[in-house]
Amino acid sequence: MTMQTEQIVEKLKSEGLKITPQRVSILEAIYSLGNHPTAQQIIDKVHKDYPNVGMGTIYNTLDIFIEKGVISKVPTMDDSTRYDWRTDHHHHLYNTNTGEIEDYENRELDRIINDFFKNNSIPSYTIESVKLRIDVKFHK
Amino acid sequence: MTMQTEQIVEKLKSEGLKITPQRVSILEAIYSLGNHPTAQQIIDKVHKDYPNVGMGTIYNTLDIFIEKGVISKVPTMDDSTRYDWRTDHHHHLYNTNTGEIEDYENRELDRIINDFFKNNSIPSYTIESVKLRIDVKFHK
DNA sequence: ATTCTTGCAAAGCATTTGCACCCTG
DNA sequence: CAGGGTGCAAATGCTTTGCAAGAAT
Repeated sequence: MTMQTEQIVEKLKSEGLKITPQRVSILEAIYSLGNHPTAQQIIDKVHKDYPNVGMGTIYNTLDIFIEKGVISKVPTMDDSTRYDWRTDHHHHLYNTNTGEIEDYENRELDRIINDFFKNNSIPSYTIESVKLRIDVKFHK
Repeated sequence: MTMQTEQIVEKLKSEGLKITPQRVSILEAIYSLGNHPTAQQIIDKVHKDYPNVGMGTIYNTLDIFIEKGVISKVPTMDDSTRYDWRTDHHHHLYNTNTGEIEDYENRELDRIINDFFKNNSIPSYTIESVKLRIDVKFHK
């Protein structure tokens, strides 16, 4: 998961984004934080290295990254947005004990679900994606 | 979906909640609005009949209803919370054209998914629920 | 009576915006 | 050098809170 700065620069360039230290550090922060950080966690992380990056800049940049498909948002019932460094297809485990969100993926499961909807299309709609929200708790 | 006031009163009583005109009207609003309203939509609806119900009261009451399992929250990536009059197991269709959220349910699908996780348990976790987020758009 | 609920207004957060300045390409 | 990016601070929007007054059991 730890990405080199060079790779990050390439990623931004490939989306036609100008390279700035702020953008690189924001994306670096998201990759290094890993598990679905909040905006505040990203801000704190960025500020460790670059204390005077405005939070407006960070919020704006996060929006730009999402628009360009560099990162994604995680659906929650919380008040604050959580971000995901991954943009590829995967599911999420919501730990109801801790509030943490983990990734989950399983090829067979995806095949099963795709098959199901191939045979059970939804009237007047085209399905763009099917993602599972799996609420879990620790075994007692 | 249109519930009689009497049924609403029973519902509240069964959860041990005191009956007040505010609570009844808030729950009535949620039932009549139907499709996953925002707090603001609920406030507007309630205010049509009872213009001087404070929004603080409405937000507090919504929280109480959720705590008691009378209604539920819908996970979104939006900034404002959306509520659901249903608390039973069902999935959601997210219309990417309009932002609307519809219910989706299918017994066979649930059976398939349950079977899958019966045979593919997740280490150290107990699964509480599995809900699908189905992103859809209108056919072109 | 007692305890819970309400209305109102102020406070709290998360996020957005305006604008002058600065930097990348 | 031109256009977009940035810092800062103020503004916005949604939700929560404090408290005195009111209502339900």
